Amino acid sequence: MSGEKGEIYHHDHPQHHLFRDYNEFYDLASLFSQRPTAAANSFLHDLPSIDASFPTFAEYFNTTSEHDTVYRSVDAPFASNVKKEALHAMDRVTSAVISNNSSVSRADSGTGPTTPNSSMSSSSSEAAAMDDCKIDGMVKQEGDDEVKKEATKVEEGDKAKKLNKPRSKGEKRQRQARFAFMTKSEVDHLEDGYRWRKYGQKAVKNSPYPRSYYRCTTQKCPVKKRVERSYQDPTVVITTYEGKHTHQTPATLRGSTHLLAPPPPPNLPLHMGFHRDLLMSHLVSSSMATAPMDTNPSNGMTMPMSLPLPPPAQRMVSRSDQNQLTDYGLLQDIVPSLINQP
DNA sequence: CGAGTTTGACCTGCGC
DNA sequence: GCGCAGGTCAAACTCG
Repeated sequence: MSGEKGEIYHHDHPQHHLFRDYNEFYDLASLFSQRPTAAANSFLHDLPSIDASFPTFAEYFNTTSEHDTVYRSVDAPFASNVKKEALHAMDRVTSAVISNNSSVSRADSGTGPTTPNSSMSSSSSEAAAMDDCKIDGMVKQEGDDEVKKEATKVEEGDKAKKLNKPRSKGEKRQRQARFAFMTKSEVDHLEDGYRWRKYGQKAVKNSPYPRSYYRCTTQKCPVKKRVERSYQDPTVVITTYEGKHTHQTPATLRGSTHLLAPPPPPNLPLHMGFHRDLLMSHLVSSSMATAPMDTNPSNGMTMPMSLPLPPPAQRMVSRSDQNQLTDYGLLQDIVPSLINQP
């Protein structure tokens, strides 16, 4: 991984015009240790048009409303069932991708969910579907029994894990925000800048591929992630993050020094570490929205499954605003490698 | 030897 | 009540 930086941050790249934030695109790719070289270039070539209406990362984060949304999505204690349901709609998205022809089966079974989300057969439709359950007040799932079920399940799972440590009566563990996304990769466990320890693996029903469970190795960091491969498309890895990092990217990255994040600015919450995972996926999606999903089976492209884009009107931000944002330090934390450029 | 992985056992809730 | 599935634990194991 180290030593790729020169390739990744080639400012004079002839394709620079394709992306307003071409280098950012590369950064995102590199966050997952997916060398964005030939494969990525080919992908870039395939993109028909990425015009100015696409938000740059800075633009995205400078969009106040969306920014707030992102924050709240993680900060807010998800006490209400509505929010839990919303969060677990993400799980459902994951399930939808995992289960073959999910859109068909769900739609056909008349007992399926009745929300717009019930039909998800591709990443793009999922992204669209997620527009109906924004990460923050995401919702509108009150009538979705399946989503409720999912929420309950996860709650139970948390209880279950306290095998020999019974929780005091009434104690209810707060559900953490979850974020699932798909990544085209031959590698199951993608490097994302954090160190993970595998603590379990389970066979997944109706899938030949097992699901792996990882925990962040940093002490007291509650973040977990599940990694599984879509059996419909084995080249797709589905990663689900849960929780928020309570620390910065560890300095002991395995050969991914360029991913190291600088110390957070005083006004930036530590948990933005989580947002980086979450947002980089989202942001990549904004650039990939028009790209075919299987452009390159081995290029490690990430296809987020949630986090809707703000309306175009909200995305428009001036360049000066971007600069302000950069100074603000937010972007650095989310895409730390950006500011590590020479 | 420490850190990480593997894997069988275990717990819990749900559906039948 | 039973079986199933998801999630987690923890001992044994591997690796650098």
